[in-house]
Amino acid sequence: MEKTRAVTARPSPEAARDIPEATVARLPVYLRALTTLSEQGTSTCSSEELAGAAGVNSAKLRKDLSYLGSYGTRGVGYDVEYLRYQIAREIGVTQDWPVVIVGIGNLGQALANYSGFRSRGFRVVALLDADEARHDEVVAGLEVRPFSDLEQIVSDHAVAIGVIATPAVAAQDVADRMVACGITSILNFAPSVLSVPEQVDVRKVDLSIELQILAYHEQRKTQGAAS
Amino acid sequence: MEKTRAVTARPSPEAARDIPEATVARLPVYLRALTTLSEQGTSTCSSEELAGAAGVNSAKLRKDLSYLGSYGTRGVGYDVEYLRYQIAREIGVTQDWPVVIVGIGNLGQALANYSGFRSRGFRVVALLDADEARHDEVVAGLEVRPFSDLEQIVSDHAVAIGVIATPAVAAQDVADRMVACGITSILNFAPSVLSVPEQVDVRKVDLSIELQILAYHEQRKTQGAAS
DNA sequence: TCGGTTTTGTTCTCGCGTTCACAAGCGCCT
DNA sequence: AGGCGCTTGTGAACGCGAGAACAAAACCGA
Repeated sequence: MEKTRAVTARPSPEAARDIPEATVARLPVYLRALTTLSEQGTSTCSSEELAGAAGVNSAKLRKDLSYLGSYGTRGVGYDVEYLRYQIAREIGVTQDWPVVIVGIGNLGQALANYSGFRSRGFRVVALLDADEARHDEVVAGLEVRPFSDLEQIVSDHAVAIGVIATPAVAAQDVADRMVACGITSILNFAPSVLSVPEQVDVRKVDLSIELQILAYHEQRKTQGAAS
Repeated sequence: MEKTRAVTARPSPEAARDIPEATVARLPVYLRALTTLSEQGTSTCSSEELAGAAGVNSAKLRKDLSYLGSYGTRGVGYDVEYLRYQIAREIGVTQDWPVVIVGIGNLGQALANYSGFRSRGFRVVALLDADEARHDEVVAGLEVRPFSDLEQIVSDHAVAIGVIATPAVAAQDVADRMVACGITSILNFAPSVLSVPEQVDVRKVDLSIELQILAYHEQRKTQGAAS
C-alpha cells in the first residue's frame, strides 16, 4: 500500500499523505456531525464539542483531523463549514458517484429508496436483478433491468461502485461480473465471503453478524448476573 | 492477557475466559462457514480449509478458536458439526433471542423480512412505528403496532435486543425508551450517535458510511492513476 | 511398538491504533 | 504592547491484534 515511498522528504504541500484506515472509517462520522452542527446554526466548534457529537474521544478526533492538515485555530476551534468541506473533499463526496445495485429484494429496494445515499454524493443509476419476473418493475423511480445489462450500464455511466444485495449463492458470480466490467469497489450485503482481485475494494455489511455479536455480549451479561 | 482481574488463580474450568472483541466479531463468520461446509456434506476440516472459507488467515483462525477451548484434533483437524455447535453455544445462538424492530420504513420492512435472523436464533416478536397510518398494516406476518406498546411487548416476551430503523431524529428517543424498558442491546441503523448508559451495548450499522469509505479509496485510485 | 507425518495450540515479535500529556500558537483583555 | 487563558497539534507511551514460527499431540503404517 504505497507506504514505502519516501514521502517524508517531499516538500509538496498536499497529496500522498496516507491516512490510517481507522481514521478513514471515522471521517464520515465527523462529516455527519459537522452537518448536524451546521444545520443547528453553529459556525464554530471545539474538538471537544465535535468529539462529543461524533461519539469519540477528543484527542482521537484531533489526531484524526491532523492527518488532513491543520484546519483548526488554536485557542478557538474549528470553523464548521470550512472543516466540513475539507473532510468532504478528502473523502471524495464533493463529487458525484454513480452506483449500481444488484439484487432488488427487500434489502435492495430499501437501499434504492435510501435517501442518505443521494444526499452524500451517491447516485443510484441502475437497479439490476436476475429474476425476469422483476424486470420493468419500477423501484425508487428506476426500472429494474436484467443483470446482463450490467456491462452497458457501467460503461455508459462510468460506474466504479457496485452494491450487492442478492442471496448468498449469487454474490460471487455478481462480484465476478462486476469486476469484469471494471467496477473497483464493492459493497456486499450478501452473507458470503467474496474473492476478488487485489485492486478491488470490498466492504461487507452483514446484518445477522451484528446481531450475533450483540447476542454474545447479552449472553454474558445475563450469565454473569445469574451466577 | 488477563490483565487486571485476578482470574488467573481461579481453578474453575470454564466461564470467564474473556474473548477479545476482534475474535468475537469473527466467530459468526466462522459459524457461517461451518454451516456451509456442513451443508456440503463435509464432516471434518483443517484450519486451512475453514480459514479459506471464512476469508481469514489460518493462524488467526486457530488463535481465535483457541480462546474457546481445544476443540480440534492435532494431525486431523476439526469436526465440523462439533465445532459449529461449540461456536454457536459460545455466541449464544443456540438459544432463542426475541427482538423488536422500531421504525417500519423501507429498511425496517427489509429487516422484518430478512430470513437470516430467524435461522440464527433471532425471532422478531414485534414491529413498532410511531406513524399511526402504519398501524395494523401487516409486514412479514406481523402487525405493525404503536410505539407506545414497547414496554408491554418487552416485558411480555422478555426482549433484550432492540433494532432501531427510524429516521435519525427519532433514534435517540427510541433508544431512551428502549433502555427504560430494560433493553440492554441495541442495533442502530439510524445515522445518529446514541448515548446510552454504560451497561447497554450499541452497535451501529451505517449504510452510507460504508459507501463513503469506498469512495475515499476509489478517489485515491483514480487520482493516482491520473497524475 | 515406534518413527514419521500432519495439523493443532501457543509463544513471540512487530506494527497499528489509542490515549495521555504538553508545547506551540492564537485571541482577548488590560 | 504584553501577558493570560484557551485550544489545537503532536510526541511518546501503552495495549491490542496480526502473523510467523515452532513445539506438542494425535494418527498411520510398518
